[in-house]
Amino acid sequence: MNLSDLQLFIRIVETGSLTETANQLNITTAGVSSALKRLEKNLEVQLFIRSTRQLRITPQGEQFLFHCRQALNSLEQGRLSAHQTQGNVTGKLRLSVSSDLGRNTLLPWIDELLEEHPLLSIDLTVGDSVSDFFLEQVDIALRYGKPEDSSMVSFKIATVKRITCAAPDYILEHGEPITPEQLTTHKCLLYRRAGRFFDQWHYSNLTNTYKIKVESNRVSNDTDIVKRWAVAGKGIAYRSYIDIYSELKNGQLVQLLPNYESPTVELHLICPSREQITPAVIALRELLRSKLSANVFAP
Amino acid sequence: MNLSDLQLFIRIVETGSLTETANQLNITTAGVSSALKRLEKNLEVQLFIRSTRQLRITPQGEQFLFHCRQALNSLEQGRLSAHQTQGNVTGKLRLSVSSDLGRNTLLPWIDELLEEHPLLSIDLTVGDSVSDFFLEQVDIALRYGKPEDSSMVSFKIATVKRITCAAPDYILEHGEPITPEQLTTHKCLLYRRAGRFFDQWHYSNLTNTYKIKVESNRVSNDTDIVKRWAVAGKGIAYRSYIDIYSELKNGQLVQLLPNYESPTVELHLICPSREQITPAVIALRELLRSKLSANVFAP
DNA sequence: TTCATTGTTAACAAATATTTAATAGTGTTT
DNA sequence: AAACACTATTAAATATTTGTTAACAATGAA
Repeated sequence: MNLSDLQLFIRIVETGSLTETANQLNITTAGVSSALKRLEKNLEVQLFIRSTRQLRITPQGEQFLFHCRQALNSLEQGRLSAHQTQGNVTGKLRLSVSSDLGRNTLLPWIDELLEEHPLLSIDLTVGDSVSDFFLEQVDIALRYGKPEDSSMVSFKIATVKRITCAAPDYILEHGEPITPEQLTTHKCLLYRRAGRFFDQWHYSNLTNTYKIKVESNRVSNDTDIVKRWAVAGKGIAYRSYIDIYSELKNGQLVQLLPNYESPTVELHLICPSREQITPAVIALRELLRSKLSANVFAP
Repeated sequence: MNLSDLQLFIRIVETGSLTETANQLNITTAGVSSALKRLEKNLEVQLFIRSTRQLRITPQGEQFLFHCRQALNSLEQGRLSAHQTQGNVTGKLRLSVSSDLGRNTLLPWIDELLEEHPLLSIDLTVGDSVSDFFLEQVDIALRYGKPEDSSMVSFKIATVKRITCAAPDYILEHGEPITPEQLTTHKCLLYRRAGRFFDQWHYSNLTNTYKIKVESNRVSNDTDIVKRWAVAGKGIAYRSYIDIYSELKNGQLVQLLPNYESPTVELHLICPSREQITPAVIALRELLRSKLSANVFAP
């Protein structure tokens, strides 16, 4: 099947005449006739009832017309959006990220992005509340987990592990838990979002899976605060690897239960709609992907 | 641009390799390569970043991919629905029509339809309430006016005039109104739908337009009953031409105010969704159109 | 009936796509 | 580090598709 035949078909419907269509497209009537025949043969459907003096569309043709127009529309949209994507990275990018990711990991990367694209400006909303995304005027959000709302477009950036960790001082004072069950006797640092406490910590090794409900005397809805508590030796935290990467590296935090795996989470870049995927969004996505696929954050 | 190139593009994305794509489609790698180049040149967009050993899609390509898939989908849908439309007219057609149209004009036409298509059966819901359409299990409805709900698919069947009419006996007894204003002193027969009284009758001639609020001692929500009252000489009715065509012809009713035009109404065949446009629906639509374009009902 | 116009058909010319075969590049392996 | 194996590209040759020309058939209007 041929695209130009489809455009021709639509023209024929619009003009209601093969000759007129031929004139408009600067081809011969014979060409139009054979192209139409070709299309009909391919579809195995008669699109028009023709006499030598008039042309009228069949119900089948009418039916096809609708989808045909739709298809050509999509294609035009595709052409435009592909073009737009390769356009210049300019304007203001309003980005929402969780507090920890935003304040620490992301900041240097954003510097890089702005250096590379001098015409781009950033408006960064830092916060863990999901509602930010709807309430604040934001173009994209970087969040753990897929969006529940299927109307949104999301790009998977990376798959990251969760790490159980604490400050060396804390371990010296309270001892190191060797099995997940021992966590219940420790002070754990909890994150809360939308009123929900994340106090179920999951583990598995070759033989078993564990779902531990931990106890806590410190809870916050700010991931950065949870990390600061951990660094200050206030208890044990259960965070994604990206968030505590540098602290693990410089020794402020150490990993606990290294023989147990915790479920991974996916980091997603979420866009309210396909129209808002601007060149700037793509640039950010590519930057994040390159940074996070550099294997630094996937131990 | 070429459709097969689009399918090829999608294949390349899926396989992630030109060679593998070539194998699957039984063409040479060189062919795939040049086809891809052709597409990229046409779009003026680079779809893949290629090295001699690997292939990865560009953000632009990714962007285009979405719309490309969508377009090919539409086209496949078009092919299917065109095919389906030319299929056999079978099954049960559940049709809802206004009471008058259903009881009189439509009945012989439906006989014709069933005769022509022996495998078709009809389930006819007669009633003037719009809610029938939603409450009853109905495939299509024949109604005056366009549907407000834009999610529905509607086919315009005909444009019909409204006629003011009465029985000859009534005119003998009460006199014939010569101007629209004189209607206010007559007994008018009203139609009511969804609690709304249709007591505003509209007229125009070369110089003026008139909007007359008529008085009535007989109101019904059934259009057929309104017509029966008119035939029985109980008052003046304001109906669409189709509804009273036969009574005008055989003299049971006569047209009043022939020098004044009343606004036309469009008769629509309404379908809840595009999926329900079956061959039977198309057959009915074509029948109605042929019957109503026979100029019998557009004086 | 005649006439002008419209769509069709067949042979042909032009444009386009595909293959063949040779070439160059890159990630992997030894 | 060098050879290898596989991948994509390119150019010329070939095959296919598409459009043109020209003669023809059909139909609605005068």
